[in-house]
Amino acid sequence: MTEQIRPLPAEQAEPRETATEMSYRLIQDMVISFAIRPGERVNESELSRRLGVSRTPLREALNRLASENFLDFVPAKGFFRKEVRPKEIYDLLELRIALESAGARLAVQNASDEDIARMRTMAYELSNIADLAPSAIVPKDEMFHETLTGLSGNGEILQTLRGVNTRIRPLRYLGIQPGRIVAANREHEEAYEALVARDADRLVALLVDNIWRPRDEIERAVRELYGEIYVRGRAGGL
Amino acid sequence: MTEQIRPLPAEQAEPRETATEMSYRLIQDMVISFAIRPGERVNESELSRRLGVSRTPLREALNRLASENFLDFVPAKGFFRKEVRPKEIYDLLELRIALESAGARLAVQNASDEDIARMRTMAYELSNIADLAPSAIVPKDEMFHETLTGLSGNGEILQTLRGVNTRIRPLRYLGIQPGRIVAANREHEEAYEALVARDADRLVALLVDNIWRPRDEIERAVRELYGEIYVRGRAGGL
DNA sequence: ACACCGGAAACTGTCGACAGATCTGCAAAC
DNA sequence: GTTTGCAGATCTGTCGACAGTTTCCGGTGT
Repeated sequence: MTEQIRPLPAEQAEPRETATEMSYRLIQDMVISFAIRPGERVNESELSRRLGVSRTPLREALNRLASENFLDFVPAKGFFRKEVRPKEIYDLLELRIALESAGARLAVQNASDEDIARMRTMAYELSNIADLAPSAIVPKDEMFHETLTGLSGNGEILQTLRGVNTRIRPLRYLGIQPGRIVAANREHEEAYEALVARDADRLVALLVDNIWRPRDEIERAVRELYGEIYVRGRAGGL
Repeated sequence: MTEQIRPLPAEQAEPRETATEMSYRLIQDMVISFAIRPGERVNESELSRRLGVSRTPLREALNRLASENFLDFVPAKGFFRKEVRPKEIYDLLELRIALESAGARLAVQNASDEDIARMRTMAYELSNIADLAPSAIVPKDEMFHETLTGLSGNGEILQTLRGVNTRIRPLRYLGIQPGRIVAANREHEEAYEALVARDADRLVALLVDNIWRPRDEIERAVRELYGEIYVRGRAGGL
């Protein structure tokens, strides 16, 4: 290729990542990886020092994360990582079912045969990774579900699902049990076949099973996380 | 009223509204009321002057609104009110159906008879307001749907629905046609009856009808809003 | 031992300022 | 007449600072 004089297509001129965006990304990672623990207060001064930015962009990132329900915000007190309550996890799983079910029915109705064919690789790839670490499986599993939901053509459902998946991601890492992975992955194959056959009811049934099954594992994980403390019966509230 | 010495019950010490929260509320109102028009850029300096706050809390509010999809954010360019695309409205209506359907089924399963009885007034109140202005009807209609969804006991579904409703609220004001209101309100009565009878399938069917019907009205409203311009066939994108 | 109180320390909420990027409009060149 | 280039004006991104709260801690009184 010859020398380019013009700076670049100009449109996509490598928009240098802003301090707010970097903070957003890093803090979200800290939440997902439990580097900030449930209930913990976020010390703005200390965190801004660690990230090498001032408090202004840091707080902009914190506000975004709060409105996306990763953090709680209490005026004059600050930002806190949300507690992990079993009730909230259940609610998120139910929401995920609602989103993926609706998405799947729309996908059966709207997706082209070419779009569907493109998922084949992904579906079968998920059959042969049962011995990989959760950190390798979870992203692929999420990708499968999100791609399927994306075939609905409905960007709002997809975006909402992405938010839900990000919020339950830390629990998924804790909740995965080797024994269950094989079954879950078989279901991905079956789901793909149901999609090819445009069998919406069967597709939805498979997705519901696939999403609901980890429920017990997740409850166990939450209990371990809190050292049995949460059993005090609180299920309501924030 | 006599002089109060004690500041207040202390617990609920009237947490004075913060500049960020006030900005958030006012800007959201400006979006809903079209005081900021689709595609329009938000001038931070001017807006901060008008709201009487500095740019710091203003930008925190803008970041929240951006992550809730009321605004688009382009680095180094600023915040813009989102364009109103028919495709996005359709997607939001489909999402609303997914959320309310799931919520309704859970409500049939979880709600106590007392909870349901408490909705009676609301359902029948909606039968006798067909001649009121949209500004009076829309909140009551939203309240009915959100209360019903709340009976599911699932806070995540409810919160997501609230966000969706807020985003389509400006369109609902534009999209209401007197003729349709009567039918919609009869459906509220019928929905209530279906809930009492714990007939999930019928309840969901009624809700779907109720949500989908305004579709054409909304398309008309969007076309008027854009003066026929949007017909150029763009349906994808942002 | 324990509850209460007061001052110091730490932290949040907000501001004004500045640097760099972007936009605007005019003038020169073709 | 249209395009190009440039300089001034405008706007965003980020910073450090300050005021008002909240939290912490030790002392005091019972």
